Amino acid sequence: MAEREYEIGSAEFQVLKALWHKGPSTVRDVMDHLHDRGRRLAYTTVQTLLTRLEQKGFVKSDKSGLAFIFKATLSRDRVRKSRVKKLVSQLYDGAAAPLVLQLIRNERFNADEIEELQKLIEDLDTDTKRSRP
Amino acid sequence: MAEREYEIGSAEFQVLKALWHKGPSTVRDVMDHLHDRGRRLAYTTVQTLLTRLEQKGFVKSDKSGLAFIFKATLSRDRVRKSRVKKLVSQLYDGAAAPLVLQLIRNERFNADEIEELQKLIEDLDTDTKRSRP
DNA sequence: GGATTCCTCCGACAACTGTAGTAGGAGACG
DNA sequence: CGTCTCCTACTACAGTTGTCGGAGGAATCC
Repeated sequence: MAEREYEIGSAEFQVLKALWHKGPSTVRDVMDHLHDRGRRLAYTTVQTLLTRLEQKGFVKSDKSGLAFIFKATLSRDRVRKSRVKKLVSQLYDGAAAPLVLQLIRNERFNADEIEELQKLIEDLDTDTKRSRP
Repeated sequence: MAEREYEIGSAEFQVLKALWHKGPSTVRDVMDHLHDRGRRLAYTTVQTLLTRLEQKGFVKSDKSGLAFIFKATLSRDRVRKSRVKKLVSQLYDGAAAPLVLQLIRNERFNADEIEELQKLIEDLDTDTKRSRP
């Protein structure tokens, strides 16, 4: 009943990201992918990580062919949202604005991104004004 | 010589935040602060956490009076920056813009914040235009 | 059909984390 | 002075995480 408390270790997380990248994969697929990114892990290590992720409910496995196929049940988007929320609550006292400001000050954006941002901000502004005429 | 690889456990992190809040503090100060926020830990637990943070170099202690005074050597700002950077690189392929967009879409801002944002965005825009006339 | 190659299952183990108890010293207090 | 209180030092211990090796079954290859 209680909301699943999720904790993903950093090695486990890399495996999860591999699944996001490659889609449903075997242990070997994941291992190869990690090797390609310079992450050298033993086959059984990857297997263990996948198994643990499955125990935690973040991955499902399914044996149709020779080897198990693992698939993420937790989407990148969900993780993004929850990580951002956690970050904001832990380091910004729950207020997103300072984080946004920090990002805008410290990061570089290209013209398209800026335009997109402007549009969004304008909408925000309009909404605000409309709700207190 | 190598850059310190920092990993702070979640209980340790709460202790560090207590130090940010209260400034240099004794074990007891930190414990009381945590108790106030509903985090009930034994005195010695807090002590252990502070000691570990010190071993990792995130905290300095100094015995002038009766009890040790602990002080964070790692600022909230540094942690903010490094966490944000990690978040962006791990979940947004290194591109900050999608994160900013997500934040603007999903979070609420008040009028002042919006104004502040607008100013910043306008400046960004001007700079971009100026650099490609 | 035996050797080779993969895969899964288990077990292992060290480091790190969360959490706390005990021992013993030093001040404070009646 | 004896007792209470608070502090530090040390030890402990279970759970989690990173990492992997070996045993044994199935598929493949010559």
